[in-house]
Amino acid sequence: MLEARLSQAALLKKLLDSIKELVTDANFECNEEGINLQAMDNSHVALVAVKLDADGFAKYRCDRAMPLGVNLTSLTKVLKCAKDDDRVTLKARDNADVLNLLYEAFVGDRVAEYEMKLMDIDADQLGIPETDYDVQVAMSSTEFARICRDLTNLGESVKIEVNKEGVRFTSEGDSANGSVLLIQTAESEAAYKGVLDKKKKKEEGESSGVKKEEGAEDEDETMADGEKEVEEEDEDEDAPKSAKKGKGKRISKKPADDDDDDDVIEIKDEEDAEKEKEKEDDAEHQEEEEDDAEEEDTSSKKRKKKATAKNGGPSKRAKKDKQIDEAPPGVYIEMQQAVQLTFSLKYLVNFAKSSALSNYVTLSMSNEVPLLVSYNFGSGSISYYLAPKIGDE
Amino acid sequence: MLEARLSQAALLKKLLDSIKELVTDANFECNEEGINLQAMDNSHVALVAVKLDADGFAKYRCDRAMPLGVNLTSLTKVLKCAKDDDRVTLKARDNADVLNLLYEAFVGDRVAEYEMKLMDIDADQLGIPETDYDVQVAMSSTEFARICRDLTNLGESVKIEVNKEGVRFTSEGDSANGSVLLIQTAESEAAYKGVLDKKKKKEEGESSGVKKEEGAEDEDETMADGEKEVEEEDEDEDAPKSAKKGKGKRISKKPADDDDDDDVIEIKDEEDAEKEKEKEDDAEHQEEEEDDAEEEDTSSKKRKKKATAKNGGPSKRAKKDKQIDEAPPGVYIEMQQAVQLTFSLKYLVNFAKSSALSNYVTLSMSNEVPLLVSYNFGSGSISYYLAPKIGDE
DNA sequence: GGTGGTCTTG
DNA sequence: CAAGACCACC
Repeated sequence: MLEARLSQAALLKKLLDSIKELVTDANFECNEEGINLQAMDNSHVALVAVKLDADGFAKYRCDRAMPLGVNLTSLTKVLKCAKDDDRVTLKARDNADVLNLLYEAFVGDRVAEYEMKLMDIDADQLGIPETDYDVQVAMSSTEFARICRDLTNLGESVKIEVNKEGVRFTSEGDSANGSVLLIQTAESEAAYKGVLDKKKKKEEGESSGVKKEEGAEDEDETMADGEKEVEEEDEDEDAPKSAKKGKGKRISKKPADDDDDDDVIEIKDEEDAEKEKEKEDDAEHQEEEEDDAEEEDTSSKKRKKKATAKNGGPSKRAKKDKQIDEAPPGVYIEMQQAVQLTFSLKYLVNFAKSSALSNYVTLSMSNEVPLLVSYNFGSGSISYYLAPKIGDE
Repeated sequence: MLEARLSQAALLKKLLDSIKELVTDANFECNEEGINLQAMDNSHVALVAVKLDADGFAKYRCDRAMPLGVNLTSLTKVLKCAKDDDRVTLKARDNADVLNLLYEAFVGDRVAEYEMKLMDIDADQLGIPETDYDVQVAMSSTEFARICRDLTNLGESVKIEVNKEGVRFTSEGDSANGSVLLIQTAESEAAYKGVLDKKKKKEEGESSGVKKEEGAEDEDETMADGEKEVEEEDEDEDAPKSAKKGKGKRISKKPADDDDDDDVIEIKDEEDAEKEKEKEDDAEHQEEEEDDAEEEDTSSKKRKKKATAKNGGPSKRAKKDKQIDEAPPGVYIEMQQAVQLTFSLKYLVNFAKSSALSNYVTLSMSNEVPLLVSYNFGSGSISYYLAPKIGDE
């Protein structure tokens, strides 16, 4: 039998809000380590994987592995009946055809019980490849959501390009094209570094069958190669072109209107692009210094605010050690090799609903391989996989 | 003529928001005691009764009783033109076919005048049974709304069971069943006790001074037997039993099924209807005069007096008069006998819109008898009646 | 919680 | 065809 208690219904509610439009039926695979859900989306294009660690529950007991076939629409309805801060207990007998949900109000004079029918669902437990991705990007989840939403207004798909400087999201539509560039800065690096490390460790821990705590706890070490470089840049004098300049830089362009060669979209050769970028950045620097003098740091000017990066004082530095409570702008990138892939925005927008679950998101990519979009909340994670578009589809 | 001024348009706005979906046309029956509205809902299943006490108005004058036939959709539109804190004055001449509304801004630099067409509406002043219910439940109005909304996601109807421990709301649906239990606690009891007491007293006061019962149609027989018993439990010595009794009629669930001539809806002959109305009015006057004679005060004051009369203890007194500002969880129950009834959730959800008007709601039930859902705001009340479902319908 | 968009209904 | 009700986004 299963008995699992969450101290806050909000988590489950958010989870279901995240996936209910993508998947209508799925098995909750319960075992002693926790609850997992894995399903293709309704159109069999994307894959969703949810993981809830046993130790993320206030109480967890699952005597033996059991799949609970759940209609997510129904479950969503039932969860709507819980208040965010209700304590929720899930109960199912072995081989049960119902799932019982018990909601206890934070103040104890209200108890609600629900009983939801279960169903048999063909367990298409697709194995998910433990890929080593060429790039991993950590960034603000709301920023990612915003970008996807913005670009979805223009076109159907987005091209994601990752190189050492940052990540560029580009969409081309009939009436307009758009491109958003997120730059890796000392600030964003500091903020997100631990995230990728932790995530990596966690994954390792899991894949090796170990309990995840161990991996999760030692965040301090694991340094990928790229990481060290960046780290040095952090306070270096030698003015490394890239990471330093744009603290929280977010550049939007309309490539279509830009015929200059600094339009990276048009550039096929990565190296050239790199160089061009440098030039560009230098120029910006000068401009920015001027700007700083006159401009305050309002949101509308955020894009231009790069220059403030230079003044990145100790206060910003402090962010490094801090938990990611509010996710800073910018990105953190770990990469072996530059990557450029194109995805359907429709799905990404859908994935991005999970930003309610975490302040940051990680995008993992290798060329020709499905994108992994992953949100980690303390006690579990939700991952989405989406195959890239090939050619002009 | 009528001239009635409310210091806050918000009240009227909320009132109309509450009922406009249920009823599209209704008579505002104005007389010197205030304004009453009573109507079956559009599908003739539920009954709505609104009462605005004369002394709830900043200024109130109504020379003689007059019904104002109002299209609630129009009135809602007109009221949308008022700001919440505008002072609103309603004006109508005798036999007028328009209602004038004057909005004066809280700060005196804005005056708006509206004139709305009135219409003739067959006055189906159905008598409402002055039932003494087997149970009365007081609870947070938002909690009630929440429960109804929640359960409506699961099924069409809700079973309400009341016993001494608390109230249970249960709904069964195709994919899930749900049940919410609210417990009576010391806290909730303390908070709501005064509410029910006050309400009870108020109802008595009303029934002794109001009209609409004279037509007392042959439905007196529907008075529940339990009524008298209950009455005695009332600690009040001077309880005007005579007034209480026989005034009530029961709601006819489907007027179409009622062949009695008292159902004005069915009357085709306008003149006859007219005459009946007159007779009614006369009767009303007489009754009222009598009442006034014995209880030399305005009806609303009567109520207050009585309410205060009942409770000796000053501590109780304090509680009683205390407004319930934020309604605590839990319920307060007064009961003679356990009750279990089933209702259509659709209507309850609709009723629950009135939670904007009061922080608490009272549910009054007897087996086999229409539920009364009642919201009391300081200067009046809104009551809904809904017949229970019988059997498996 | 408010608003806009979509779908259903009269 | 229009209005209201419902659902998703902000």
